[in-house]
Amino acid sequence: MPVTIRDVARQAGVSVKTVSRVINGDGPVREATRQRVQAVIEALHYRPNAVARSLVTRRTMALGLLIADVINPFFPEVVRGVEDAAKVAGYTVLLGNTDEDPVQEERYLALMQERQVDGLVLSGSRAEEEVLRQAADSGFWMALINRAVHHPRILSILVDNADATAQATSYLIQKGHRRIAYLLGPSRAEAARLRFEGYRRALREHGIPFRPAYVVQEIPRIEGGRKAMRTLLALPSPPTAVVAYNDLMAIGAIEAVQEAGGRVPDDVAVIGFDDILLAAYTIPPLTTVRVPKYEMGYKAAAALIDTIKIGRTSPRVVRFKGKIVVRGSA
Amino acid sequence: MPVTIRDVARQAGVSVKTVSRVINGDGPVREATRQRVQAVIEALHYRPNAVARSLVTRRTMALGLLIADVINPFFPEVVRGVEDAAKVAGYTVLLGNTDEDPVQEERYLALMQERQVDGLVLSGSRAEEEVLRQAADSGFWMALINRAVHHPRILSILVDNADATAQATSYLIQKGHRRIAYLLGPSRAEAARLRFEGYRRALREHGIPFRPAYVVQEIPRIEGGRKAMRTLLALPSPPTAVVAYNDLMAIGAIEAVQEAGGRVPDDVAVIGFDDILLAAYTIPPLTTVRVPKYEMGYKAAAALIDTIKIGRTSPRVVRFKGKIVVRGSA
DNA sequence: TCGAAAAATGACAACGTTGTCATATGCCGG
DNA sequence: CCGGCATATGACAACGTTGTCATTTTTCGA
Repeated sequence: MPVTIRDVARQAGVSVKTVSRVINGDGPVREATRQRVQAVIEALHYRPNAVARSLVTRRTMALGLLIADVINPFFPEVVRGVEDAAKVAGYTVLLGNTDEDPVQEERYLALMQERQVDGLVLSGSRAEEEVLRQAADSGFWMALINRAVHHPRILSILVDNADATAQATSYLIQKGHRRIAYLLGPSRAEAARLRFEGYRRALREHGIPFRPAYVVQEIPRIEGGRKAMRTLLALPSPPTAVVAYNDLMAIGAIEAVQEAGGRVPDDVAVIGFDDILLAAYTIPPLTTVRVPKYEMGYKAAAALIDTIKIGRTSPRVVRFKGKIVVRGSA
Repeated sequence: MPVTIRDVARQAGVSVKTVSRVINGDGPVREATRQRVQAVIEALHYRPNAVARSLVTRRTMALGLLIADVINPFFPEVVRGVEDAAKVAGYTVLLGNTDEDPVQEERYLALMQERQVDGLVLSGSRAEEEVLRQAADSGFWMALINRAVHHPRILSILVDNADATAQATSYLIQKGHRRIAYLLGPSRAEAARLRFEGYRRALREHGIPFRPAYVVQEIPRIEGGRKAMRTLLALPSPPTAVVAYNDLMAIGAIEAVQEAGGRVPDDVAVIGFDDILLAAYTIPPLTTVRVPKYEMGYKAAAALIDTIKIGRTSPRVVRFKGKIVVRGSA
């Protein structure tokens, strides 16, 4: 029922191959022929079938994009960056939410392979390194956002998690804080590990002893931050400042302080990470580390597409810088 | 280079058709054969090529999802709802951002048709009705969120925009407000028209004269709301309350009032629409109309998939109810 | 005006899978 | 141990496009 290239060919009195040439603008075609074919294409409202095309060219012009959860305010900007870069290069994006669940991530990875996407962007990846490596070995091109895996077919887009967190921590120390706690993120996340390292490094560099009781791990959401902060406030000598894995936890922490009758930043200073939209609107507005989310998404997709084109990763790691945004919470 | 069904067949000593039967679990296969084939599939890490499959079955098991902009906090929940419903039914989602631009929307519409998606969900659609109708005529199944188009292949998922806005307006009137302004959204959006109607209806029902000067149209973002509110504040007799097309404009309005040295809700009460995440965290927290965004996305995709399956829309319109969430701004 | 080279066009196979239909195999009752 | 029937399997075409290579047509110089 739908119009095929064959219909166009018949109607225009040429071979299908000639129609193909007109559509793709390759191979020589006499101008008169081209116009005749073009006219038929428009008359019949013919649209080439991308599925058939992909089967023979072995390219789908599609990118997979796996993120933890679109509703998490960190990801929409990443998604948009990926989408924009993809669009510029003529690629389409297949989206999947993995909920930071390695099982779901693996399932999607397999799905994307079946669907023959030309490359895959992962943000918030929690799969075993071995799984990613295996997919890459089987010929899959990947770009990881905020995760590093060394492999000839894997590209990493990173922020300086450790440095930025160290700076944030140092900022608090310079403000006179000595009892500084850390709200730890998901241990599976490489970014969580690195940020925590930055926190410890800053303490060490300023000669402040590390106190394990000042580190609380929770889910990286508002509720998690609230819960973690309650734990900290119950300590015999509670912290006067808190560095959080991300903004959501930081916001939860602020809420917990205020619930307990304390004031931010007077009683407890709070500093977040990511600079999500919400961060500018809390009470007080959140001091945080701005991460170039859109840019990272854009770069991930753009670099991935280049990589696919030339057939090798180059460069293999792209680093972005986080930047402290001082607002009211610290 | 990649493993095909042929490789599996050869290795297992059966025909490709038998392998196909094993994979899809259709047609009779002797248990012994099934196990042998299954073993080879696993040994070779064979993954069926979805592109080839789609070509012959004429179904891609993919849904297109066109939204205005993922970064706009209204859409992530919709996206997640669509994704979840799609996943349950074995569908994959192709995402596109249209930026409320009819040209981009049409371009994506064509792209999605080329890619042979089985159906399309549109949220924030701004294309000419004729364009949508034409796509539907050519056999395309669609679900529109917050837009109604009467066509046998088009499904509409709506909120009671007019009623909910009328309620919100009435709420302000009951609070004693008489000078109530309206921040109008994009005139291309059907939702904008309906909400505005609700505002006017409420005024009418309470015998409050409609004043054109109290209606300001701007882009539906924070900046737009700020700008619109500034205009209103410059009026000789500025409003004491404002109903906004959406939360972003409402937040902008709050900012403008505060910038001008006024207080919300004492000097100007503000009420929004959508209940985005941000709404709960502004100062003061925003009173607004909660729209079941996730549910609407889920329902859109689920109903669309049902529709595709049975080959006809049933029902053709699904209505959701908005609900006033009273917080601090009104 | 002719021949050779260049340009334009077309026939056919291939991409990897499933649908259709024919054939082979296994099973069961007598 | 055989016929008949159900079950299991396979051969081949088809999906709609592009790649390869052969063939036809045009162009142009001598």
